[in-house]
Amino acid sequence: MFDRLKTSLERLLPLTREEFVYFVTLLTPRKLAKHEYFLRAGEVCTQIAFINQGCLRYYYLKDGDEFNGQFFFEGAWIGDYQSFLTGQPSIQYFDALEDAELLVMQHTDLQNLYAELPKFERFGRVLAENVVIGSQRRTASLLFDTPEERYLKLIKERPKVMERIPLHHIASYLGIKPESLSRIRKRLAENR
Amino acid sequence: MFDRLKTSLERLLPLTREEFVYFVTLLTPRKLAKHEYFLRAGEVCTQIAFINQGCLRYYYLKDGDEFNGQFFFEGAWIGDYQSFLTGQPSIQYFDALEDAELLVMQHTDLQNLYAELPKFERFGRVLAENVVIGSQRRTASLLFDTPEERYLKLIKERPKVMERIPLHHIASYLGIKPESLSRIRKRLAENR
DNA sequence: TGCTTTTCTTAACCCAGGTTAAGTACGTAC
DNA sequence: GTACGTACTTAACCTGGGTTAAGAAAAGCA
Repeated sequence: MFDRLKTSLERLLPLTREEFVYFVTLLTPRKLAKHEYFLRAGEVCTQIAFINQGCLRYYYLKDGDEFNGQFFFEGAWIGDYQSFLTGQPSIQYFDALEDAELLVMQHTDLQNLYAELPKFERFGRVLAENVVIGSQRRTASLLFDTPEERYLKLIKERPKVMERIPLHHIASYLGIKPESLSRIRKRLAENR
Repeated sequence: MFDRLKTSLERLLPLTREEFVYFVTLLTPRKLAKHEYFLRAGEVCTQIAFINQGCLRYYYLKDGDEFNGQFFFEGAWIGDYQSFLTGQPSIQYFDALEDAELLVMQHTDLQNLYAELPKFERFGRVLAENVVIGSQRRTASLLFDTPEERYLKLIKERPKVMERIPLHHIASYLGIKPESLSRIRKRLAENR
């Protein structure tokens, strides 16, 4: 149940057995069926979750269209930073793209953890830092790569996404419509 | 010299006089003339800096074209997170758009600070968290706003950018060419 | 002051992605 | 097995940003 979490945590900071156990007592397991929501826009994000199994995404809704922000797999932490940190309503939807098992931590418990064991501030810092790196890479790619280049990078750098995520979701992640992704795929197939 | 820094730090965490003084001893003032570089792509980012006066940007270079990632003004901290944290060479250029005064902190000094005064882990965490929020907002906007919408939001939300940054840099920040920004501005002027 | 450089705009043409609409393939529930 | 929904593709037409080239306006600077 907690093997994956342990491996993941230990990469961030060394923990004694007691500290890990304490951390685990703050977590609540939760199952999500495919298409079920972890968070909806308009709600305040009061919890973060470790993905023990399955796959989730977050997306934005604008004029009735979904825009995929990111895909998450086993070992990732999810939550809307903006909302979680500021207490403002989220503008993101998190839902499961496959049946999923989560380990959920409440905002208040995390704040208490920071207060009681300041060592875990490092956990929070490193987590945030990793999100920064990912988010900046994504921004850069949206800024100066063409959709075709983004598609090729995705194939190369995140094969798991290509294997487990439907193409129309990938199109949305790339910032284009499914029809355009089909066009790009055709173009690439012909020019090989 | 350190007034702005003090105000800025105190918003993150309460400090004793001694702690603040200690923090300040880790900082080195540095002046940058307009167009001078704080960091170039290919270098490892071994320092972060507080902007005491002036304005900087970071940009990416692709096929000879500059793509503005972000603009920074007084009170902001700058540095390439990706490079600073991983020790990998940066792919960003930081340069001054106006003459600037910085307060520079070395990577090793920051790490020592974390070790000696764990309380400052919070400083690092909150800083990273704020960067996450900014970066995710930018990603979202690039993903689902049109260039025209991004331009209108910029006028509304960051008037300082409009006042102090040349339009061709703003175009690059919006993900379009200067000619297209001119077109958008004309369109908006006519349709009012 | 006059000269150069930078900044900004305009216009004509091109093209990748959006839109609309239709069709195919596959899975699954009944 | 059939019917339905989901996923994916194709094609015709449209549109907004890119490209190229030129010129106007403002800012530096000698």
